[in-house]
Amino acid sequence: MDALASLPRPAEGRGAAALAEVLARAILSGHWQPGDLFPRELDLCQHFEASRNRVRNALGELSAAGLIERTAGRGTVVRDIVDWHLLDPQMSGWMASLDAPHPQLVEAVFAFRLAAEPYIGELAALNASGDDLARIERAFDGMQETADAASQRLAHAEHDVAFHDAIYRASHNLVWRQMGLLLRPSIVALIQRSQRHAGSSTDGHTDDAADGHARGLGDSLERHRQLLEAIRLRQPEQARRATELLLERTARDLDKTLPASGITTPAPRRV
Amino acid sequence: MDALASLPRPAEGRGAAALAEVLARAILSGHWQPGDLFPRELDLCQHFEASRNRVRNALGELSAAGLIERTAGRGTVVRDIVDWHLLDPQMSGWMASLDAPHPQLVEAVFAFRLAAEPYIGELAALNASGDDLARIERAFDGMQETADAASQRLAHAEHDVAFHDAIYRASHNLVWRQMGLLLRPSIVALIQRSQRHAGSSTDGHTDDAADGHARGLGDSLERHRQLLEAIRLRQPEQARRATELLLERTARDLDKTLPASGITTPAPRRV
DNA sequence: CTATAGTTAATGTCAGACATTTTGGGCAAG
DNA sequence: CTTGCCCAAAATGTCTGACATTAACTATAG
Repeated sequence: MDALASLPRPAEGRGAAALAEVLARAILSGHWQPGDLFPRELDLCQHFEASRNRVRNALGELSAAGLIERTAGRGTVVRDIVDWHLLDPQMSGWMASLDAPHPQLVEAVFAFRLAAEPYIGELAALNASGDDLARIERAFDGMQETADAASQRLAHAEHDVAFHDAIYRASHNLVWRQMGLLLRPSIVALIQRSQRHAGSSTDGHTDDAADGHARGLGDSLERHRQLLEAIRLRQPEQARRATELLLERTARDLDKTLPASGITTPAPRRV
Repeated sequence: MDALASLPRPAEGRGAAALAEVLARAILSGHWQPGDLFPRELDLCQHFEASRNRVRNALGELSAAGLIERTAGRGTVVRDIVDWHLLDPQMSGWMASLDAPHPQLVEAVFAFRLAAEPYIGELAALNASGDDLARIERAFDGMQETADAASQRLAHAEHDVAFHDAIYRASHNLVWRQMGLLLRPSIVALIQRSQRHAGSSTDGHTDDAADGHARGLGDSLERHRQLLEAIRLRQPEQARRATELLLERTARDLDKTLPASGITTPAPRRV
């Protein structure tokens, strides 16, 4: 079968980046199996009406992200999901714009957050500077302003991502900081799930999913506030606890069951 | 000043990858300050006797790694260290081949290992498959065989990296697994430090650095063995403890002071 | 002094040819 | 029938030269 035929042209932009995004989304959607041969350069040129140079640049981006492997003479093959560079920021961007990210991926990312974020919250409480705090507060204010209208859910998700990313940054560790982008796909998945729930019941009565969502959102906001407050007051213990409660709330929204206990971090040090 | 003049040509290989490595190492060595203008494409073509196409491909790799930022009309600027994609596998390769990696980087990576690896050890003890165990054992055997001769230190380091990477893989979590490559620069830095120590005293007496290194290496090997054993026997608690002891040993070799306590992980769950 | 059009210099793209690597088939010697 | 070699096909990698696009600077009219 010609797997190429069903691929859309880049919606906007005539650059290599736009082309790369289309191809990346196709791979991330499972359009090819790992090990499958990817279309040849010339076929891509023909289908997308692009020069070989642009196609090659796009393929170069995919290769840098670990999505494909190219070898002269043999061709281009799609790599297995375990070889993808999940922590490449570009991957986060591609995944966030996806309708249905790999469940395996959402699972892995959330497991990571569950283990790491309480500790990162502690680090943030110990190390957050004034700039960090300002960034976190700005994101929180944005979440508050976009909490009411259902039409602003995407904007709300962006502020949510910014909130957590700011906390990663506040850890003041180069490695942990890099992982802040990881949660964008996770949070976007959450939003889309709640949107689907809300869309499935439109009667607007008291106990429907939409109201449940609204109530859950208020609760979530309150838990964010407590985490922010703990970081401001330099209380690592409470920041850890607040993060755990926040993740518990998120887990419920994702219909996940929590493990018996999370990670505890007695005494990280200030850097 | 012409910062280009002092850059060497690629030692081997005439491809874009070789060129990218030379440029990446220069940036990682602090050859430019963040915000500095990077040489123009045509200058690079002239200096390296390369076509513009190859130069552009090399610059594309650097851009994908977050080392530089390119904008049409303005030029290419070197990005700040906090924007580098430390978790890009290609970065690990470049950093590992470096004489003196950024101290700030080694610091951050080790702080991360200190916090995360005990937990990862637990995960590995819970989830390691037969293949995982075989991989870990193979790496351990390699470490044993190369433990005696000083000439095999590089090989020993490779097996050391493989050992820890295998444990990351055994966590069976897509995210944690990705971070296995992070420790390559860290371990290489350790090796080079011990090599420097050994080189500074050549009398060969009882208490000199070389003997200290040999004794330390035997001790390190034993701690690796205990971690391997804990993983094999599916004992998460002991795996965590063994990892902590191993990191303590590593910290001593890096002349670092340990924080009062590491991270503890009561009950991660099996995936 | 300001707004605007032109100039310059850098990166981005296009087009075609050639180089290199891998794979497979044909064919002859054993 | 198997083995070894050579050659051709197919794919990616590279070279070259031209043009397109973008961003900063400059001069100039108002």
